[in-house]
Amino acid sequence: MAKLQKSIDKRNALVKATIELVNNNGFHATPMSKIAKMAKVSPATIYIYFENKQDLVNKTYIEVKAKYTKFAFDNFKDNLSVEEGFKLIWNRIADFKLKECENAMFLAQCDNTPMIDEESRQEGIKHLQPLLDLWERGRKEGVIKPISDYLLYAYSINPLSFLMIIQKRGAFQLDKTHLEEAYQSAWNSIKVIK
Amino acid sequence: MAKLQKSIDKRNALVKATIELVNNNGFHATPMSKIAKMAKVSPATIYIYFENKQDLVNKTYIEVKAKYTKFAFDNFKDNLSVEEGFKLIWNRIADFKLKECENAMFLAQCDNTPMIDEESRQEGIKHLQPLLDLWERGRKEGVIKPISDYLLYAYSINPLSFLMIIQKRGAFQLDKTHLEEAYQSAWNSIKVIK
DNA sequence: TAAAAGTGAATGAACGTTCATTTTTAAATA
DNA sequence: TATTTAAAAATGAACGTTCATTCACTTTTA
Repeated sequence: MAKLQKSIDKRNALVKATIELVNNNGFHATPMSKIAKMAKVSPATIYIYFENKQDLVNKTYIEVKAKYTKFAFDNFKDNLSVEEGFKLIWNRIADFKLKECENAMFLAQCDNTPMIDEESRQEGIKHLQPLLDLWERGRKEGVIKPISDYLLYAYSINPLSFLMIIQKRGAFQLDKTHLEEAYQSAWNSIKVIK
Repeated sequence: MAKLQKSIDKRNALVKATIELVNNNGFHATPMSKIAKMAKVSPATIYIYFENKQDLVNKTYIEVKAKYTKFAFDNFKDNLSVEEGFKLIWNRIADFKLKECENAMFLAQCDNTPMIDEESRQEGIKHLQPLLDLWERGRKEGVIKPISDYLLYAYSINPLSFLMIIQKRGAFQLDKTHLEEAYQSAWNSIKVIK
Protein backbone atom coordinates (compact mmCIF):
# COMPACT_ATOMS: atom_id res chain seq x y z
CA MET A 1 0.00 0.00 0.00
CA ALA A 2 1.22 3.48 -0.79
CA LYS A 3 1.48 6.49 1.44
CA LEU A 4 0.22 10.02 0.91
CA GLN A 5 3.13 11.52 -0.90
CA LYS A 6 2.12 14.79 -2.47
CA SER A 7 5.24 16.78 -3.16
CA ILE A 8 5.53 19.94 -1.07
CA ASP A 9 7.95 21.24 -3.68
CA LYS A 10 5.30 21.09 -6.39
CA ARG A 11 2.79 22.80 -4.18
CA ASN A 12 5.26 25.55 -3.35
CA ALA A 13 6.12 25.98 -7.01
CA LEU A 14 2.43 26.39 -7.80
CA VAL A 15 1.95 28.99 -5.07
CA LYS A 16 5.05 30.85 -6.18
CA ALA A 17 3.98 30.83 -9.81
CA THR A 18 0.54 32.10 -8.86
CA ILE A 19 2.04 35.04 -6.96
CA GLU A 20 4.41 35.92 -9.76
CA LEU A 21 1.86 35.73 -12.55
CA VAL A 22 -0.91 37.53 -10.67
CA ASN A 23 1.56 40.27 -9.71
CA ASN A 24 2.68 40.81 -13.26
CA ASN A 25 -0.49 40.19 -15.25
CA GLY A 26 -3.37 40.40 -12.79
CA PHE A 27 -5.79 37.66 -11.86
CA HIS A 28 -7.79 38.16 -15.04
CA ALA A 29 -4.79 37.40 -17.22
CA THR A 30 -3.42 34.44 -15.28
CA PRO A 31 -4.72 31.18 -16.75
CA MET A 32 -4.18 27.86 -15.04
CA SER A 33 -2.17 26.70 -18.03
CA LYS A 34 0.42 29.44 -17.46
CA ILE A 35 0.62 28.70 -13.74
CA ALA A 36 1.21 25.05 -14.58
CA LYS A 37 3.85 25.90 -17.14
CA MET A 38 5.73 28.20 -14.78
CA ALA A 39 5.59 25.59 -12.00
CA LYS A 40 6.69 22.92 -14.48
CA VAL A 41 3.74 20.60 -13.94
CA SER A 42 0.76 19.55 -16.00
CA PRO A 43 -2.39 21.66 -15.67
CA ALA A 44 -4.14 18.58 -14.34
CA THR A 45 -1.65 18.34 -11.48
CA ILE A 46 -2.91 21.61 -10.01
CA TYR A 47 -6.17 19.83 -9.23
CA ILE A 48 -4.38 17.28 -7.08
CA TYR A 49 -3.28 20.10 -4.78
CA PHE A 50 -6.16 22.55 -5.06
CA GLU A 51 -9.89 22.25 -5.65
CA ASN A 52 -10.03 24.87 -8.37
CA LYS A 53 -8.60 28.25 -9.34
CA GLN A 54 -10.44 30.14 -6.59
CA ASP A 55 -9.16 27.69 -4.00
CA LEU A 56 -5.62 28.09 -5.31
CA VAL A 57 -5.69 31.86 -4.98
CA ASN A 58 -7.47 31.76 -1.58
CA LYS A 59 -4.91 29.35 -0.14
CA THR A 60 -2.06 31.33 -1.64
CA TYR A 61 -3.41 34.46 0.03
CA ILE A 62 -3.71 32.81 3.43
CA GLU A 63 -0.21 31.39 3.18
CA VAL A 64 1.38 34.68 2.23
CA LYS A 65 -0.56 36.54 4.92
CA ALA A 66 0.61 34.03 7.53
CA LYS A 67 4.18 34.40 6.33
CA TYR A 68 3.84 38.18 6.60
CA THR A 69 2.57 38.23 10.18
CA LYS A 70 4.97 35.53 11.29
CA PHE A 71 7.82 37.63 9.98
CA ALA A 72 6.43 40.79 11.55
CA PHE A 73 6.24 39.38 15.08
CA ASP A 74 9.16 36.99 14.92
CA ASN A 75 11.52 38.91 17.21
CA PHE A 76 8.82 40.58 19.29
CA LYS A 77 9.04 40.50 23.06
CA ASP A 78 6.42 41.99 25.33
CA ASN A 79 8.81 43.25 27.99
CA LEU A 80 9.57 46.24 25.78
CA SER A 81 8.00 49.66 26.15
CA VAL A 82 5.13 50.39 23.80
CA GLU A 83 7.27 52.72 21.72
CA GLU A 84 10.14 50.24 21.47
CA GLY A 85 7.76 47.39 20.69
CA PHE A 86 6.04 49.38 17.98
CA LYS A 87 9.36 50.39 16.46
CA LEU A 88 10.44 46.77 16.38
CA ILE A 89 7.26 45.56 14.68
CA TRP A 90 7.14 48.52 12.32
CA ASN A 91 10.66 47.86 11.14
CA ARG A 92 9.98 44.18 10.59
CA ILE A 93 6.89 45.03 8.55
CA ALA A 94 8.85 47.59 6.56
CA ASP A 95 11.52 44.95 5.96
CA PHE A 96 8.95 42.51 4.71
CA LYS A 97 7.12 44.94 2.48
CA LEU A 98 10.26 46.29 0.88
CA LYS A 99 12.37 43.16 0.66
CA GLU A 100 9.75 40.45 0.20
CA CYS A 101 8.27 42.64 -2.47
CA GLU A 102 6.59 39.85 -4.44
CA ASN A 103 4.71 38.62 -1.42
CA ALA A 104 3.71 42.10 -0.28
CA MET A 105 2.58 43.03 -3.77
CA PHE A 106 0.36 39.99 -3.93
CA LEU A 107 -1.24 40.86 -0.59
CA ALA A 108 -1.89 44.43 -1.70
CA GLN A 109 -3.64 43.18 -4.79
CA CYS A 110 -5.76 40.74 -2.82
CA ASP A 111 -6.64 43.30 -0.16
CA ASN A 112 -7.87 45.83 -2.71
CA THR A 113 -9.95 43.62 -5.01
CA PRO A 114 -12.74 41.07 -4.69
CA MET A 115 -10.49 38.26 -5.91
CA ILE A 116 -10.37 36.61 -2.48
CA ASP A 117 -13.32 34.96 -0.72
CA GLU A 118 -14.57 36.82 2.34
CA GLU A 119 -13.85 33.73 4.43
CA SER A 120 -10.20 33.63 3.41
CA ARG A 121 -9.91 37.34 4.03
CA GLN A 122 -11.16 36.90 7.60
CA GLU A 123 -8.74 34.02 8.09
CA GLY A 124 -5.91 36.30 6.99
CA ILE A 125 -6.74 39.04 9.51
CA LYS A 126 -6.53 36.79 12.57
CA HIS A 127 -2.78 36.80 13.01
CA LEU A 128 -2.42 40.51 13.65
CA GLN A 129 -3.34 40.21 17.33
CA PRO A 130 0.08 41.00 18.92
CA LEU A 131 0.06 44.44 17.31
CA LEU A 132 -3.51 45.11 18.45
CA ASP A 133 -2.57 44.04 21.99
CA LEU A 134 0.39 46.40 21.97
CA TRP A 135 -1.80 49.27 20.87
CA GLU A 136 -4.32 48.48 23.59
CA ARG A 137 -1.54 48.61 26.16
CA GLY A 138 -0.34 51.88 24.65
CA ARG A 139 -3.78 53.43 24.95
CA LYS A 140 -4.00 52.40 28.60
CA GLU A 141 -0.58 53.92 29.29
CA GLY A 142 -1.60 57.13 27.54
CA VAL A 143 1.12 56.71 24.91
CA ILE A 144 -1.07 55.77 21.94
CA LYS A 145 -4.04 57.87 20.83
CA PRO A 146 -7.38 56.51 22.04
CA ILE A 147 -8.65 55.85 18.51
CA SER A 148 -9.79 52.81 16.54
CA ASP A 149 -7.29 50.11 15.57
CA TYR A 150 -8.34 50.67 11.99
CA LEU A 151 -7.22 54.29 12.17
CA LEU A 152 -3.94 53.32 13.79
CA TYR A 153 -3.31 50.74 11.10
CA ALA A 154 -4.34 53.10 8.33
CA TYR A 155 -1.82 55.73 9.42
CA SER A 156 1.09 53.75 10.78
CA ILE A 157 1.23 50.53 8.77
CA ASN A 158 -0.74 50.84 5.58
CA PRO A 159 1.36 53.65 4.08
CA LEU A 160 4.14 51.09 3.70
CA SER A 161 1.99 49.26 1.16
CA PHE A 162 1.66 52.39 -0.90
CA LEU A 163 5.40 53.01 -0.73
CA MET A 164 6.10 49.41 -1.68
CA ILE A 165 3.91 49.65 -4.75
CA ILE A 166 5.38 52.87 -6.11
CA GLN A 167 8.84 51.55 -5.39
CA LYS A 168 8.02 48.40 -7.34
CA ARG A 169 6.78 50.53 -10.23
CA GLY A 170 10.13 52.32 -10.21
CA ALA A 171 8.70 55.75 -9.44
CA PHE A 172 11.12 56.17 -6.58
CA GLN A 173 13.53 54.33 -4.36
CA LEU A 174 13.20 54.16 -0.57
CA ASP A 175 16.58 54.49 1.10
CA LYS A 176 17.57 54.38 4.78
CA THR A 177 16.84 58.09 5.26
CA HIS A 178 13.37 57.76 3.74
CA LEU A 179 12.72 54.82 5.99
CA GLU A 180 13.65 56.77 9.09
CA GLU A 181 11.39 59.63 7.92
CA ALA A 182 8.61 57.17 7.25
CA TYR A 183 8.95 55.72 10.72
CA GLN A 184 8.78 59.18 12.27
CA SER A 185 5.62 59.94 10.31
CA ALA A 186 4.08 56.66 11.38
CA TRP A 187 4.90 57.19 15.03
CA ASN A 188 3.85 60.85 15.00
CA SER A 189 0.49 59.93 13.59
CA ILE A 190 -0.41 57.48 16.37
CA LYS A 191 1.43 58.69 19.48
CA VAL A 192 -0.17 61.01 21.99
CA ILE A 193 1.30 64.46 21.51
CA LYS A 194 2.10 66.12 24.78
CA MET B 1 -25.76 63.48 -44.50
CA ALA B 2 -25.87 62.58 -40.81
CA LYS B 3 -23.94 64.04 -37.94
CA LEU B 4 -21.86 62.35 -35.30
CA GLN B 5 -24.49 61.50 -32.76
CA LYS B 6 -23.07 59.02 -30.29
CA SER B 7 -25.14 59.16 -27.18
CA ILE B 8 -23.31 60.50 -24.14
CA ASP B 9 -25.91 58.77 -22.01
CA LYS B 10 -24.98 55.36 -23.36
CA ARG B 11 -21.32 56.04 -22.86
CA ASN B 12 -21.94 57.13 -19.28
CA ALA B 13 -24.06 54.07 -18.63
CA LEU B 14 -21.24 51.86 -19.89
CA VAL B 15 -18.66 53.57 -17.69
CA LYS B 16 -20.97 53.35 -14.69
CA ALA B 17 -21.68 49.67 -15.29
CA THR B 18 -17.97 48.96 -15.62
CA ILE B 19 -17.26 50.60 -12.27
CA GLU B 20 -20.07 48.79 -10.52
CA LEU B 21 -19.28 45.35 -11.90
CA VAL B 22 -15.51 45.61 -11.44
CA ASN B 23 -16.05 46.80 -7.87
CA ASN B 24 -18.31 43.90 -7.01
CA ASN B 25 -16.81 41.06 -9.03
CA GLY B 26 -13.31 42.14 -10.03
CA PHE B 27 -12.00 42.68 -13.52
CA HIS B 28 -11.52 38.96 -14.07
CA ALA B 29 -15.22 38.27 -13.48
CA THR B 30 -16.63 41.17 -15.46
CA PRO B 31 -17.43 40.05 -19.01
CA MET B 32 -18.41 42.52 -21.71
CA SER B 33 -21.78 40.82 -21.95
CA LYS B 34 -22.60 41.72 -18.34
CA ILE B 35 -21.44 45.31 -18.80
CA ALA B 36 -23.68 45.57 -21.84
CA LYS B 37 -26.62 44.08 -20.00
CA MET B 38 -26.26 46.43 -17.05
CA ALA B 39 -25.93 49.44 -19.36
CA LYS B 40 -28.93 48.18 -21.36
CA VAL B 41 -27.18 48.06 -24.70
CA SER B 42 -26.03 45.32 -27.02
CA PRO B 43 -22.51 43.96 -26.50
CA ALA B 44 -21.68 45.18 -30.00
CA THR B 45 -22.56 48.75 -29.03
CA ILE B 46 -19.65 48.89 -26.59
CA TYR B 47 -17.31 48.73 -29.59
CA ILE B 48 -18.79 51.91 -31.04
CA TYR B 49 -17.64 53.80 -27.95
CA PHE B 50 -14.47 51.91 -27.01
CA GLU B 51 -11.82 50.02 -28.94
CA ASN B 52 -11.91 46.95 -26.73
CA LYS B 53 -12.20 45.88 -23.11
CA GLN B 54 -8.79 47.25 -22.13
CA ASP B 55 -9.63 50.60 -23.68
CA LEU B 56 -12.94 50.68 -21.81
CA VAL B 57 -11.29 50.14 -18.45
CA ASN B 58 -8.41 52.53 -19.21
CA LYS B 59 -10.78 55.32 -20.19
CA THR B 60 -13.01 54.63 -17.21
CA TYR B 61 -9.99 54.93 -14.95
CA ILE B 62 -8.88 58.23 -16.44
CA GLU B 63 -12.38 59.67 -16.18
CA VAL B 64 -12.84 58.69 -12.57
CA LYS B 65 -9.37 59.96 -11.67
CA ALA B 66 -10.13 63.31 -13.30
CA LYS B 67 -13.41 63.52 -11.43
CA TYR B 68 -11.56 62.79 -8.19
CA THR B 69 -8.94 65.50 -8.59
CA LYS B 70 -11.45 68.01 -9.93
CA PHE B 71 -13.53 67.46 -6.82
CA ALA B 72 -10.48 67.64 -4.55
CA PHE B 73 -9.30 71.03 -5.79
CA ASP B 74 -12.66 72.53 -6.64
CA ASN B 75 -12.81 75.06 -3.81
CA PHE B 76 -9.07 75.53 -3.45
CA LYS B 77 -7.62 79.04 -3.29
CA ASP B 78 -3.90 79.73 -3.03
CA ASN B 79 -4.18 82.75 -0.78
CA LEU B 80 -4.63 80.41 2.18
CA SER B 81 -1.89 79.38 4.57
CA VAL B 82 -0.31 76.01 3.88
CA GLU B 83 -2.06 74.45 6.84
CA GLU B 84 -5.45 75.89 5.89
CA GLY B 85 -4.97 74.90 2.27
CA PHE B 86 -4.02 71.38 3.20
CA LYS B 87 -6.98 71.05 5.52
CA LEU B 88 -9.30 72.18 2.75
CA ILE B 89 -7.94 69.71 0.20
CA TRP B 90 -7.74 66.91 2.73
CA ASN B 91 -11.38 67.34 3.66
CA ARG B 92 -12.47 67.40 0.04
CA ILE B 93 -10.55 64.19 -0.63
CA ALA B 94 -12.03 62.60 2.48
CA ASP B 95 -15.47 63.66 1.28
CA PHE B 96 -14.89 62.10 -2.10
CA LYS B 97 -13.45 58.85 -0.80
CA LEU B 98 -16.19 58.32 1.73
CA LYS B 99 -19.20 59.62 -0.17
CA GLU B 100 -18.30 58.79 -3.76
CA CYS B 101 -17.46 55.34 -2.54
CA GLU B 102 -18.03 53.54 -5.84
CA ASN B 103 -15.63 55.81 -7.67
CA ALA B 104 -13.00 55.69 -4.96
CA MET B 105 -13.26 51.91 -4.74
CA PHE B 106 -12.67 51.59 -8.44
CA LEU B 107 -9.58 53.80 -8.26
CA ALA B 108 -8.17 51.78 -5.38
CA GLN B 109 -8.59 48.61 -7.38
CA CYS B 110 -6.92 50.10 -10.43
CA ASP B 111 -4.07 51.58 -8.43
CA ASN B 112 -3.22 48.27 -6.80
CA THR B 113 -3.38 45.90 -9.76
CA PRO B 114 -1.94 45.66 -13.27
CA MET B 115 -5.38 46.05 -14.83
CA ILE B 116 -4.59 49.55 -16.16
CA ASP B 117 -2.05 50.38 -18.86
CA GLU B 118 1.02 52.24 -17.64
CA GLU B 119 0.18 55.06 -20.03
CA SER B 120 -3.28 55.58 -18.55
CA ARG B 121 -1.82 55.43 -15.09
CA GLN B 122 0.59 58.26 -15.92
CA GLU B 123 -2.27 60.25 -17.41
CA GLY B 124 -4.17 59.84 -14.15
CA ILE B 125 -1.34 61.18 -11.98
CA LYS B 126 -1.03 64.50 -13.80
CA HIS B 127 -3.90 66.32 -12.15
CA LEU B 128 -2.47 66.19 -8.63
CA GLN B 129 -0.23 69.20 -9.19
CA PRO B 130 -1.99 71.76 -6.92
CA LEU B 131 -1.35 69.56 -3.90
CA LEU B 132 2.29 69.06 -4.83
CA ASP B 133 2.69 72.83 -5.27
CA LEU B 134 1.18 73.44 -1.85
CA TRP B 135 3.59 70.98 -0.27
CA GLU B 136 6.52 72.60 -2.02
CA ARG B 137 5.47 75.96 -0.59
CA GLY B 138 5.07 74.34 2.83
CA ARG B 139 8.59 72.94 2.70
CA LYS B 140 10.00 76.36 1.81
CA GLU B 141 8.11 77.95 4.69
CA GLY B 142 9.39 75.28 7.06
CA VAL B 143 5.87 74.05 7.80
CA ILE B 144 5.96 70.77 5.89
CA LYS B 145 8.68 68.17 6.43
CA PRO B 146 11.40 68.28 3.77
CA ILE B 147 10.61 64.79 2.52
CA SER B 148 9.51 63.24 -0.77
CA ASP B 149 6.00 63.93 -2.13
CA TYR B 150 5.49 60.19 -2.19
CA LEU B 151 6.04 59.98 1.54
CA LEU B 152 3.73 62.92 2.19
CA TYR B 153 1.04 61.31 0.07
CA ALA B 154 1.56 57.90 1.64
CA TYR B 155 1.00 59.27 5.13
CA SER B 156 -1.51 62.05 4.71
CA ILE B 157 -3.75 61.01 1.81
CA ASN B 158 -3.43 57.30 1.11
CA PRO B 159 -4.73 56.17 4.52
CA LEU B 160 -8.14 57.44 3.43
CA SER B 161 -8.21 54.74 0.76
CA PHE B 162 -7.65 52.07 3.35
CA LEU B 163 -10.38 53.52 5.57
CA MET B 164 -12.74 53.74 2.61
CA ILE B 165 -12.23 50.09 1.77
CA ILE B 166 -12.78 48.72 5.26
CA GLN B 167 -15.79 50.98 5.63
CA LYS B 168 -17.19 49.61 2.37
CA ARG B 169 -16.64 46.08 3.63
CA GLY B 170 -18.66 46.98 6.72
CA ALA B 171 -15.85 46.36 9.20
CA PHE B 172 -16.38 49.77 10.73
CA GLN B 173 -18.07 53.10 10.19
CA LEU B 174 -16.18 56.40 10.03
CA ASP B 175 -18.06 59.13 11.90
CA LYS B 176 -17.27 62.82 12.35
CA THR B 177 -15.05 62.16 15.37
CA HIS B 178 -13.03 59.54 13.50
CA LEU B 179 -12.63 61.95 10.65
CA GLU B 180 -11.27 64.67 12.90
CA GLU B 181 -8.88 62.13 14.43
CA ALA B 182 -7.86 61.02 10.97
CA TYR B 183 -7.16 64.58 9.93
CA GLN B 184 -5.01 65.12 13.01
CA SER B 185 -3.01 61.99 12.24
CA ALA B 186 -2.55 63.09 8.66
CA TRP B 187 -1.40 66.56 9.60
CA ASN B 188 0.84 65.32 12.41
CA SER B 189 2.59 62.96 10.05
CA ILE B 190 3.60 65.65 7.56
CA LYS B 191 3.95 68.90 9.54
CA VAL B 192 7.27 70.02 10.98
CA ILE B 193 7.20 69.39 14.72
CA LYS B 194 8.67 72.29 16.63
C1' DT C 1 1.49 -4.78 -6.40
C1' DA C 2 -1.94 -1.65 -5.61
C1' DA C 3 -2.79 2.89 -4.55
C1' DA C 4 -1.59 7.50 -5.23
C1' DA C 5 0.76 11.02 -8.09
C1' DG C 6 1.16 12.82 -12.34
C1' DT C 7 0.09 13.67 -17.20
C1' DG C 8 -1.27 15.36 -22.23
C1' DA C 9 -5.14 15.63 -24.66
C1' DA C 10 -10.01 16.28 -24.76
C1' DT C 11 -14.31 18.77 -23.44
C1' DG C 12 -17.66 22.05 -23.08
C1' DA C 13 -18.64 26.52 -21.57
C1' DA C 14 -17.66 31.31 -21.67
C1' DC C 15 -15.48 34.98 -23.51
C1' DG C 16 -14.11 39.14 -26.52
C1' DT C 17 -14.96 40.60 -30.78
C1' DT C 18 -17.03 40.88 -35.50
C1' DC C 19 -20.67 40.50 -38.93
C1' DA C 20 -24.79 41.22 -41.48
C1' DT C 21 -28.60 43.66 -40.86
C1' DT C 22 -31.99 47.02 -39.03
C1' DT C 23 -33.07 51.44 -36.94
C1' DT C 24 -32.32 56.15 -36.10
C1' DT C 25 -30.71 60.55 -37.30
C1' DA C 26 -30.69 65.07 -39.44
C1' DA C 27 -29.31 67.45 -43.59
C1' DA C 28 -30.93 67.97 -48.29
C1' DT C 29 -34.65 68.23 -51.30
C1' DA C 30 -39.21 69.11 -52.87
C1' DT D 1 -43.47 71.67 -43.84
C1' DA D 2 -43.14 67.06 -45.48
C1' DT D 3 -40.34 63.69 -47.81
C1' DT D 4 -36.19 61.63 -49.17
C1' DT D 5 -31.76 59.79 -48.34
C1' DA D 6 -27.40 58.32 -46.94
C1' DA D 7 -24.52 57.83 -43.21
C1' DA D 8 -23.99 56.73 -38.49
C1' DA D 9 -25.78 54.20 -34.46
C1' DA D 10 -27.37 50.15 -32.77
C1' DT D 11 -28.20 45.35 -32.58
C1' DG D 12 -28.63 39.93 -31.90
C1' DA D 13 -26.49 36.25 -33.56
C1' DA D 14 -22.37 34.14 -34.95
C1' DC D 15 -17.25 33.31 -34.82
C1' DG D 16 -13.04 31.74 -33.36
C1' DT D 17 -10.38 31.44 -29.34
C1' DT D 18 -9.21 30.67 -24.74
C1' DC D 19 -10.11 28.96 -20.54
C1' DA D 20 -10.98 25.91 -16.34
C1' DT D 21 -11.70 21.48 -15.58
C1' DT D 22 -12.01 16.43 -16.50
C1' DC D 23 -10.69 12.04 -18.50
C1' DA D 24 -8.25 8.01 -19.63
C1' DC D 25 -4.01 6.60 -19.07
C1' DT D 26 1.06 6.14 -17.38
C1' DT D 27 4.50 6.54 -13.86
C1' DT D 28 6.06 6.57 -9.25
C1' DT D 29 5.99 5.11 -4.60
C1' DA D 30 6.55 2.19 -0.54
